[in-house]
Amino acid sequence: MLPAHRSAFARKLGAFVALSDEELSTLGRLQGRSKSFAAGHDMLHQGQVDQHAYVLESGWACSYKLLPSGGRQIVDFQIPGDFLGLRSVLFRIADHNIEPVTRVKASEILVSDLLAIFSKTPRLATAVLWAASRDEAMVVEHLVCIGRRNALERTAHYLLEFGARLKLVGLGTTAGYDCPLSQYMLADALGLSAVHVNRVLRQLREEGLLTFQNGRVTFDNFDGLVTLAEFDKAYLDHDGPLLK
Amino acid sequence: MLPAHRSAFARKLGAFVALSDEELSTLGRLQGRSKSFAAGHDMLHQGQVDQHAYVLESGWACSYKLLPSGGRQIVDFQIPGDFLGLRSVLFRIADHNIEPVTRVKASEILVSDLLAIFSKTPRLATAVLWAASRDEAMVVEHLVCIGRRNALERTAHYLLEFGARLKLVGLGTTAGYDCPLSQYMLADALGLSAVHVNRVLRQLREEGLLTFQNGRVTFDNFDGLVTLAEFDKAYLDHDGPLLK
DNA sequence: ATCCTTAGTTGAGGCAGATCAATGTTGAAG
DNA sequence: CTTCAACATTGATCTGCCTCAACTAAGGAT
Repeated sequence: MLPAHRSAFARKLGAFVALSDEELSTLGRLQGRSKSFAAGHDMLHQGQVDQHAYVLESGWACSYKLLPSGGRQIVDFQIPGDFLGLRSVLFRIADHNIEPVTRVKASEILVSDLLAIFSKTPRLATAVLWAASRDEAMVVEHLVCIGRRNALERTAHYLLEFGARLKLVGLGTTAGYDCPLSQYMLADALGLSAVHVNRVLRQLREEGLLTFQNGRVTFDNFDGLVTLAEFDKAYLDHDGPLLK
Repeated sequence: MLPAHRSAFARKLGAFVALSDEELSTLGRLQGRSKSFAAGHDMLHQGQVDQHAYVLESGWACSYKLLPSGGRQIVDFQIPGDFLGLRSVLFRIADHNIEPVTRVKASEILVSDLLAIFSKTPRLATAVLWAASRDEAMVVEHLVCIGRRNALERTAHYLLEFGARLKLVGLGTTAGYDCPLSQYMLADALGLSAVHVNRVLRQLREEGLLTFQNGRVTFDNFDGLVTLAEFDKAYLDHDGPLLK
C-alpha cells in the first residue's frame, strides 16, 4: 500500500505510472498555494477566460452546463486527486461551470509549470496526459450510460464508478463509501428527474444491491451490481501501473 | 480566406491560433504517411494497445462504444482535420472503436513527434491542446444534448454542429453540406431509435427548418434551427483566432 | 418553541419515444 | 432483368420516465 501522507493526486498518478521520489517531489512543486471554497458557490463560470486550473485536495465538486431553457446537466463529479478546470485552461475559455458539492480545498496549478513538465520530465508528462485522458474517458462513459442504459443500470453504473475512483485514492472500499450527493444532484448527472432517482434507489435497496442513505453508499451485493450495470472498470485504473 | 491547398487540419488549427509559414511546415512534417480505409471496417477496436493516432484527411469516421448487451453509442463523428484515436494513444489502450463511415484517408501521427512539438514550438502545442480540448468539449456538449434536450432539439443541435464544423474546414456553408450518415447512425449517436429519428427528420422538414435527404443536409431556416436547438457555436470556433 | 427551507418519499396520470410490424425505394450483385 | 440487402417510411401499441401534487423528516434561524 502507498504511504498515507502521499497526496490523492500523487496516489492516483502512481497507480498508472510508477513514480520515483524525485518525480514525486517535482509533482509536489507543481501544486501551488492551496485555496478553500464554500459548498454551493461556483468556483468557475461559463465564459470566464484565463482562469487557473486546480488539483482537488479534499471534498467533492461537480462540473455542469446550464441550458438557456433552464435545465442543467452535470458532466462529472470531481473527487480528491482530480483536476479542476484543466480543459478550460487549455481551451482558454471556460465552457462549463464548477460548483463545490462540499467545502473544498484545491491547490492551484500554473499552466506554464505544466507545460514545462512536458519537456523536462516525460514520465510525469505521460502521467498527466493519462489523467486528462481518463477524465475524458469518464465523460465518454457517462455519454454511453445516458444514451444506452436505463435508469436502474445507469444509477448502478455511476455509483460503482465512484466506488472504484474513491478506492484508488484511499477514500472507499468494496464495502462502500461516504457520498455527499443529494438525490437532486444525482438526477442532474444521470439525466433523470429527482423523483425517479428516488424510486430507482429504493428499487436497488429492495433488491439487495446497494443502500444509498445518510450520505453513505453501501454495496450490499457488489457482484450483482457489476452484472446489472455491465460495469467494467478498465477505463478507470488498468489494474495497476502500465509503465514500470 | 485561407488558401485552398492548406490541409483541413492546418485550416482548423489556423482558425484558433494564427500560424506562421514555418509553423505550418512543422505541422506538415508531423503528418506521416497516408493510409486509406474502407467504409464499415473498424480501424480501431476496444482493448487494442499501442496504436497509431491519425489526422483525418478525407471522408467521415465515427468513434463508438458497444455494450455487452448489444447496444451501441456513437460518441462522436470525425470529419477532415480531426484527430483519430488521439486519446487511445495517450491512454495507451483503446477504450472505444473507430469505424470509417465512408472511405477514409488518414495520415499517421507519431506520439514522439507530437511530444517533441511541446518543447520546441509552444504555439503549435497550444494549437494541438486546443484541438484536443475542443474534441472533449464536443463530447461534453453531446452529453448535455442527450441528457437534457428532447429528440427534436437534439437532432437539430447535432446537425447544426456538423454545419459549423464543416464550414470551418471549407466543406459546408450556411446553406448546407453533404452528409453521408444513415438514419441508423444518427440514431446511435443521438440515443434514439432509427424509427424516431425518421419521424423527427420529417417534422424538421415539414416545419421548414431543414431537409435531410439524399446524403445532403439543407438548412431551410437557419435562425429558426439555432433558436430551437439553443445552439451556441462558441465551443467550436471562438469566432476567430484567440492568439494572434 | 415555532417557522421555514431543503431533502426525501409516495401516488396518480400523461406523454415522448421505444418496439413491433409492414411496405416502399434504391442500388449493387448475379 | 431479377434478386437481394440496406435504408427509408409509416402505423399501431406499449412503457419508462416525467410532471404534478401532497406529505414527512430534519435542521437552522429567530
